[in-house]
Amino acid sequence: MEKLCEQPRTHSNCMRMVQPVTDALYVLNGKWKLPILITLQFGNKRFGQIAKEIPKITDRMLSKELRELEANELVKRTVHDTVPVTVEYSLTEYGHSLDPVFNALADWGMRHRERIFQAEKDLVEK
Amino acid sequence: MEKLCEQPRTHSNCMRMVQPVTDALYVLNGKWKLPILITLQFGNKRFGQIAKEIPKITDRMLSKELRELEANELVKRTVHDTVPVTVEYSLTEYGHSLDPVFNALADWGMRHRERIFQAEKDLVEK
DNA sequence: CCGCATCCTTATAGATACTG
DNA sequence: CAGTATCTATAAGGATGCGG
Repeated sequence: MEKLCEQPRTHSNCMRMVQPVTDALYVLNGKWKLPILITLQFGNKRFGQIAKEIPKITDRMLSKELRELEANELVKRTVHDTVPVTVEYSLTEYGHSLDPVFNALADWGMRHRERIFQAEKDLVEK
Repeated sequence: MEKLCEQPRTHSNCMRMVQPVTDALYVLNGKWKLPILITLQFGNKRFGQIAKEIPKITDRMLSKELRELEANELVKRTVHDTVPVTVEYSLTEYGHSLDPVFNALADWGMRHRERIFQAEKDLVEK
């Protein structure tokens, strides 16, 4: 498939690249979608486990965004008939197709960790 | 530098990968940040040009998010002393360091364009 | 017209308590 | 354990105005 990012940087190509990103954000939209998907990239998890691994997420938001991810077929929800009931979440194959995106993002976040929060430090110093 | 995405998928490595993404989202947080940055990836633009290339963005949101991106040093704002005044926006070198992330995201959006909106179609059909 | 700023409404996120 | 219900707080969006 054609790679727009390797095409000449014309105005027309710009418009054609913005749309795919807008489309992607349609399913990734939501404050906690990416952290949730990344924890699941590392293996199947139960509701409580995901909550523990994402700092500051609330049960309500985790529940809500998991249901949206499930509706978009990125995440699979499996109920185990135990007492008490346990629910396991996993990435679908489609969900795993996002791996390169998350790896690029995590790599960037790690490389620029300090600079990311520089603006806030600058504000505090003033 | 170490690449977490190539490390064993232990619980501990998961926690260490979620944090960089959370950090990255700290500066990318906001509905229009990515579309704005991508239009600027394709060259310097004026306010009105950016607005034209991002479907449905309002002037108010564009103005607000551009100022946040500028505060975070991802975008540079240059005022040209013309009549009427023109303002040019460009990516900083730091801003361009996000290129691999956007390319990965745009590539994914293009490959999965149809499936992204499948869930919505399913709902309408019911 | 361009690049915003202000006011107001709507949508989304968070806090807390509670249940099968 | 895995969520829901209710309420409050914050963020996004629309309409309009304004100086240059």
